[in-house]
Amino acid sequence: MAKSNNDLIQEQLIAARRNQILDAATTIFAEKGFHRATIRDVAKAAGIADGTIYIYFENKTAVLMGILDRLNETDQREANFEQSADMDIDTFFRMHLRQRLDFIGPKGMQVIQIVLSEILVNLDLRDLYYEKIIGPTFQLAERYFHGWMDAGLIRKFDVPIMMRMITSLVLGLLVLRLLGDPTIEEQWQKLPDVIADMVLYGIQGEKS
Amino acid sequence: MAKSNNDLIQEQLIAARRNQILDAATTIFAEKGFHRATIRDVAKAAGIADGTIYIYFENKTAVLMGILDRLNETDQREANFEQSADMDIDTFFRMHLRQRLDFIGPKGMQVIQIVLSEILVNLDLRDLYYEKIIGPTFQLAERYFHGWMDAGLIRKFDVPIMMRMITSLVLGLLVLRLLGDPTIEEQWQKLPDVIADMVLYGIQGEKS
Amino acid sequence: MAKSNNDLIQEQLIAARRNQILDAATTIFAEKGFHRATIRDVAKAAGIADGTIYIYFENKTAVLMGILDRLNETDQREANFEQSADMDIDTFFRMHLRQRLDFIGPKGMQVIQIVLSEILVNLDLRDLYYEKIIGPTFQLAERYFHGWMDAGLIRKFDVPIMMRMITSLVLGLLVLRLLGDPTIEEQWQKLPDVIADMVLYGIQGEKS
Amino acid sequence: MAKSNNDLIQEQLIAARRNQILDAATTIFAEKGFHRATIRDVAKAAGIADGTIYIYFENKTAVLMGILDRLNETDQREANFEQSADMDIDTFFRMHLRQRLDFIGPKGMQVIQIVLSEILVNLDLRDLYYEKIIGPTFQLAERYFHGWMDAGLIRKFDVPIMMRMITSLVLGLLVLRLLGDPTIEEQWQKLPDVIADMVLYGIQGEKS
DNA sequence: CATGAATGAGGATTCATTCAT
DNA sequence: TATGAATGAATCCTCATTCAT
Repeated sequence: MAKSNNDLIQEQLIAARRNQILDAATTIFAEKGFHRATIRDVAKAAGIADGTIYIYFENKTAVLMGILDRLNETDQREANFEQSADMDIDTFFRMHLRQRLDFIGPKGMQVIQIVLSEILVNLDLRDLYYEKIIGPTFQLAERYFHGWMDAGLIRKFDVPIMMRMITSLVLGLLVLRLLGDPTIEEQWQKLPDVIADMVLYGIQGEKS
Repeated sequence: MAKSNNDLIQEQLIAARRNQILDAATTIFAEKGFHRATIRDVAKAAGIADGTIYIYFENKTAVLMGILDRLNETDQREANFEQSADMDIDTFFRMHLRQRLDFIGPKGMQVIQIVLSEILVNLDLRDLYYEKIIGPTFQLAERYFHGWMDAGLIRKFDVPIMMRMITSLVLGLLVLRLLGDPTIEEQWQKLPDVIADMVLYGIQGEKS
Repeated sequence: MAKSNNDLIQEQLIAARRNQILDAATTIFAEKGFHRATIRDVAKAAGIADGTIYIYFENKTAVLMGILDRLNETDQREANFEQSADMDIDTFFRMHLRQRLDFIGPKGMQVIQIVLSEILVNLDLRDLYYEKIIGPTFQLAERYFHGWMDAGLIRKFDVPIMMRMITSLVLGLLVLRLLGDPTIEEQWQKLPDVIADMVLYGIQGEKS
Repeated sequence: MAKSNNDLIQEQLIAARRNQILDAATTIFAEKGFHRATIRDVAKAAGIADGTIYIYFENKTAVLMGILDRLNETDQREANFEQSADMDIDTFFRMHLRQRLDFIGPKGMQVIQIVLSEILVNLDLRDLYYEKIIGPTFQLAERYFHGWMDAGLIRKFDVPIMMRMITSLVLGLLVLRLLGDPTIEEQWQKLPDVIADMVLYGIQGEKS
């Protein structure tokens, strides 16, 4: 028991140190980019020595992967379309968008910034990420859309494409914000409603 | 006169060499990323010596800027909303989207890949780019939307946000394609119509 | 008295630990070489923690010196030409060689490997070793050879050189074995006789 | 033709630079040992920049291999037992030994020092070296000994072992000299005769 | 202009050593 | 004593940039 207890504490210490490093790395990588950032930068930001990082991560790339892994975990935890059962689409949509966008805090934006920047020019990472995150998410979402469509709640559409368009809309807004667009930043809170509005009714539709 | 003639030829030669280098750099940067790619890689791809690049560009960053500048020029050339006068919005929209998306050839995708990747983690570049490209484009577009709205062709909306959503939709689709989504790639030709359809009528709207 | 007793036990414990470390170090150093081997390698092989080594040895070099010191001690213990009094040279020679070669077990080979490798490129160690081991051994041996020569048992020769040649022969055979020569390894048991035969009679001499 | 000429000059320049680096490395490696010596040390000794070494050698290990390769080439050039046809063994032996020992200049000693030191604790290098140098040399020599033995010029002996003993004698003397034995160093010029004398007649044999 | 050898600053990584527990 | 996490100096190697030819 005593040993198991010690092991547990050990694990927690290790996890804490890893998180400490990943937090620092996230900030630094987002600021300077993965390549311009040095291990020393990260170490300094984490308040530890250069070498210490290599106790917890095999190399610089492994730190990046660590950031990506944390994103995965969070994403998995978030992927809950469950509560949709008894809402109308409009409500569900707004709620879901609000959840997603609210959830992405400043730290989340940094992570997206880093990951996206690197994924765009790193084939291995791209494939890995698509397989582990994007693909599964689409598969999950697809089922919901089919359900709604079969129920006649939304008009007939090519589901995979429709889904991708909605995703793209959100993704594009994220990118636009990352590019520093002030309008998006100011209106961030209103976006869920606006997005839902547009997605559901288009720019010509009645409502609003 | 002879000299002026020579100068002209000179200029063309220089422009040709610069483009040769930028073409090579675009391919290489897209493949490996700006930082992982070496000047030697680019020189080899361009079929010239390392040092030659420094005759045409001050440094590696200047090559990146060169790629960005060519994007600007092309963009400027494309920014023609002019012919909208006598079309209905639906037609105009589809046409405009088709133009934009068609125009982005494989080379264009590479450029976006490079620029986006770097812009995300380079504050200077980001500001520069926003000022020179994104900002002006929005300003231009804004006028058109106001025109349509005043004419009652589209419903009342917060124009800056609406515009940004449409832009985000296209931007997001580009990113999704760059991330390797096969569905988007296969359906690329159909996108202008699908986008227009969704933007105009939403997923609940009538039409098809 | 009790304290003295404890001290004794203490000393033995310390000696045991030191030997445990030196044994591990010998194996590891022989495998990877002194420089490629890390303290962690040695600690792991000894089944202890990195830091523990520094309780028993000042630094990595001191571990190497420890190995060398054990070699010295063994060598000193072995340097017994004493029993020569009543044998003829032939018998004495074979016996002495057999003793020396037999004595060098696998562990001994490893030690020679390590020490020789390092001595060759470490001036301080070289001088130290020459002073403490090689020089004294030659001085001791020289007396015997002079005795035999004066007694007419061997022909007139430049004693220091002759001695060095015999030593070189044995040393050379050790090195050749360390270099992995399979013939030497297979015939190791026969070497004392063959060496004696050649040293005493040459390759042209009568006998066998 | 002009091109072929340029290529030739290029090759010579490259070879010259490589040799310049290898010369410097030989001195430095012999002084400090391969591992203690830094690339900077070698570069400084060669009067060039650190990075330049990497134009001519893939990495530090490749420099070591370059030294080893030059040794090989020299060795191959030296392996001429040819002129033995018309001499008696005694003369041939002395001549051959003189050739070998004379040939090993100060540079040669350094090379042996480096190579031996590293080979002793580097399995890969050891195998490589045995295959490429030691093995072939023994095979070549074996034929000569068999010839002499069949002709009755030397007494019956286990040829592989005899050869190895003679080799060991020379090798051992080299090592002893490398270990700093002053006697060996002073008498180096006389060694061929003394060795031949002992090898041929033993320490008990007649002659002198 | 074009070349590509040379440069050397910069950065990732290793590992001997220390020290709080 | 024993531990092993933390340290940071040391070193290999890369690559943007220069410049003599």
